[in-house]
Amino acid sequence: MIQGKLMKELHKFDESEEMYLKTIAEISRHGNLVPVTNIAERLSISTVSASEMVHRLQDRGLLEHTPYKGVRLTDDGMNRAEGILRRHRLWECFLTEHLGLPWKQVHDFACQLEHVSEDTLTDALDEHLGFPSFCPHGNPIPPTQGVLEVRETTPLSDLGVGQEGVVLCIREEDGEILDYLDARAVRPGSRVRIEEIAPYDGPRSVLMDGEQQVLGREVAEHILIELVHGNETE
Amino acid sequence: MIQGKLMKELHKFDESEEMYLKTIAEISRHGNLVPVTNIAERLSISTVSASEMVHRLQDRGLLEHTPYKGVRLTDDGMNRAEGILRRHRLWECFLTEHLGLPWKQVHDFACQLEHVSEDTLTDALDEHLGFPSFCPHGNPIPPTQGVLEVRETTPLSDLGVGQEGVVLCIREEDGEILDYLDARAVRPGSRVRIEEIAPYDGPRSVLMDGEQQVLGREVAEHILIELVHGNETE
DNA sequence: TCGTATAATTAGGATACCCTTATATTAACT
DNA sequence: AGTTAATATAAGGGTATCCTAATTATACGA
Ligand SMILES: [Mn+2]
Ligand SMILES: [Mn+2]
Ligand SMILES: [Mn+2]
Ligand SMILES: [Mn+2]
Repeated sequence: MIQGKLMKELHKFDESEEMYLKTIAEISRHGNLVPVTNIAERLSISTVSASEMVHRLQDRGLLEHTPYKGVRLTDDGMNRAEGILRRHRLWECFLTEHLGLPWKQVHDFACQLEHVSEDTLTDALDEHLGFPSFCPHGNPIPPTQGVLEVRETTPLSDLGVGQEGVVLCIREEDGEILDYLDARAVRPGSRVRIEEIAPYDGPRSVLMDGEQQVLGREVAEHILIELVHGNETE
Repeated sequence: MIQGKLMKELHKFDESEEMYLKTIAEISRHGNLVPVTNIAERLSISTVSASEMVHRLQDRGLLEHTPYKGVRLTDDGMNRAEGILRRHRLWECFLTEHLGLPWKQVHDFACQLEHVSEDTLTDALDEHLGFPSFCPHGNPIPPTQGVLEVRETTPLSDLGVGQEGVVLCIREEDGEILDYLDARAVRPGSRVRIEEIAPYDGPRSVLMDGEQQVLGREVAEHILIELVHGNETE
């Protein structure tokens, strides 16, 4: 029983746990159930392992699993998850603004740092950064207390031809997609207009900050937009 | 065999390994053999476990173990260790100068951050800090390439009554001792003078930056001094 | 209602660390 | 040379996380 304590202190072992919680929070949209399969997929882990872990997390009171339906974070779980997202996004701000690193690295590094940032450190960092509200990818930084700002957004994939908007954020960040989008000028603040949608709900041709870009539907789902003026041409 | 790769990526598991290497490097004085017992002690780990790990590290070519004598890092091992010390001390600079955290926290946080800092990140941090040469505790920051600056130092415990000097650094840092010394104005740059040494090589009464302090011999061994003028009263 | 695709579980392993309690070895001092 | 204290090994366990392959259970659309 003593081993547990020492192990815990030496290699603070909740990294796995934290990644599960964060992932679930990121995937879940307004309180929907998250299928265990999705979790496994995003963590590149077998569904068996994910399932095991889900049980453990349930035992620890961090989530509730409805078999064949999915998983929902408890209040405890959600708090933990928001803490992690907070650290992740604060680090991203630091890495971007102060160290000048590129998006993909910023995200990947933050994904490691998020697991080794106690509150004192996180708060000091927050202050040092001037209490930012959003990460470089436009996602809101959960405050120590209080509720996350909610903004009205539409996935780019839902826009019709002719519709215009401004990129607010990229959701469900991961190294891959960030890199890809960064190279295509898709950033918070970019002005976008749908020029054409290929048949079968296919790739979108868009004008992104004046430049012509083509984005697949899947990718477009991760780009959240604030509509500009409701000029629905189609 | 696939598991290994995934595990490695998910929870970069060399924290233990890194702590061993760093610890060995810190303890060892100019290439001396480091007893396995000392390693175990500093890591708060059983000697059996330390011994096991030493074997593993030997197999990985990071050190050489001479039974009943001790351990010495190979060139590879030393490089790894210096990399870790570099990250540790750079983070310490950041946490001190930019976040204004106190010594103990600075050290403890750095001990976690040191394990999640790839080269790109470390180098960017280094640049951001203006390429500092020493950590807040006065220890040299290993450069990416080249050799560590070596300075002529004497442990405070070796000074006689009447001798004076300036604190250069505190070696074998750990949270405990740093906290203790910080509270007693023992910092790099502090002017010190031995006023009295209790019988049996006991506690020293010293004038530290003008203030009277008492420091046990054990603690004094960790305070490295640059002698000022060789006025050996005793 | 029935079948099938999806989700969950069972079974059997692997790895990296860590522990305690013996039991050898050896260095070193008398 | 002999004894002893320090070191090293052996033996038997434990935990958390992950894997594959095979086997159930269930939801849901036809
Ligand atoms: Mn992470
Ligand atoms: Mn982000
Ligand atoms: Mn450490
Ligand atoms: Mn230091």
